[in-house]
Amino acid sequence: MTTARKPTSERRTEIVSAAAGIVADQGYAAVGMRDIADAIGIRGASLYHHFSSKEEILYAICLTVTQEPCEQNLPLLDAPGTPGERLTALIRAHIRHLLHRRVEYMVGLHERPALSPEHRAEIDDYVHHYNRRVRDVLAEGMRSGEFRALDPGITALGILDMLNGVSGWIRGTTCDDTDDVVATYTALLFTGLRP
Amino acid sequence: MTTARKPTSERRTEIVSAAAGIVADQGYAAVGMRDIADAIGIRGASLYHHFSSKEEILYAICLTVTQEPCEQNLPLLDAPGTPGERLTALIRAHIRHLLHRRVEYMVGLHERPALSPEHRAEIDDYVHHYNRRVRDVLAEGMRSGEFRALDPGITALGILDMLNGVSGWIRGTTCDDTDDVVATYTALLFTGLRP
DNA sequence: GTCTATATGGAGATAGAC
DNA sequence: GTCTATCTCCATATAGAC
Repeated sequence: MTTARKPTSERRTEIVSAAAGIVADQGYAAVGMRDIADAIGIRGASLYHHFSSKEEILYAICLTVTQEPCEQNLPLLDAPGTPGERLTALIRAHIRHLLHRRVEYMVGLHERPALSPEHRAEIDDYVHHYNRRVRDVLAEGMRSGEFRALDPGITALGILDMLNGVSGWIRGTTCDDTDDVVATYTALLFTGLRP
Repeated sequence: MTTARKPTSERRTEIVSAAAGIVADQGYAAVGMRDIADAIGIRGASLYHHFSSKEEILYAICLTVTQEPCEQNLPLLDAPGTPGERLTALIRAHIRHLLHRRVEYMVGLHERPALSPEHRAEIDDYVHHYNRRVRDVLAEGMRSGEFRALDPGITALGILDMLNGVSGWIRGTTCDDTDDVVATYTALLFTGLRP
């Protein structure tokens, strides 16, 4: 029986998942390469076979919560339907993706200052693009009269902060949890507190 | 002329403010005591005359964004008026306090894992108390029929995430900025997107 | 209240064997 | 692909003079 090994690609995924969990708990700078290595049962030095630095691991985490939503959720805004219908679809997809990658969101939302300037700029671009697309669908609905006239930029930021904040307090990630949050948030956002 | 000195209490405030600004930018663990000291023109060792550890500085920052809102904003929920009126007053006070202590909010919202277990528990208590009071006023309004029936716990968390998220993107802190955000958020929350 | 000097520990990262 | 061993640097915190 030879030494236990894993293929590189599989190990990369494993490292990113483990790192996301620990960093979400303790903060990026407080977590050492040794902590990440311990979590998956290898030595700290072995991590450098898969990532050239600690920051590259953080970058990978941030990509999954910025690039992925852009590619998977934003096409829903181009589908047929009114702005309200398309925004509803986006909200559900956003919450689903967020619950699927909960710890990665916690890290990606709060540890961006620790990225290198180049990576930081790329991640910020994804975030700004996502925000802009939400703002645009809001503005479209306001022009058509489906939505009331509000500041579309502030409204977009408020909605996204509300959605992303879920990563900070949700416990389970069952379908019931997802549905509860989506139902409450869409009712609140579209119809408001007043009956 | 003797050596330049400052009274302890004034220095403490100065240290906390400087630390909040730097930590909001770079993250708690990435900031050294020397960085904080440099920002106010003293040596790193001198900080230990005012705070016994780096964590004590973080604790002071967290208190200003948890204890202060509990003491200053929550009484508005006990004032005369309907739940809707009282919630409106709280939202405005919350945003005002947040813009007044913007960097402290950024730190207090994201760096709580770095606190000692005892301090962490105390800060979390303030947060939970604040959340509960918001949830209670929502539940009261739902019972009286002023608000529609939604999950009050999820609704409270969603509203507070939306409010606190402002610290992450607001630029200026003029009265106009405050009023814009308050007006948009109250319209969105109370009446919703649909006209 | 602030300083200089320093103790002590732990971090990220590398070299080279297996 | 993972290991052991190690380099180098910088962090928090302390001691004691001024």
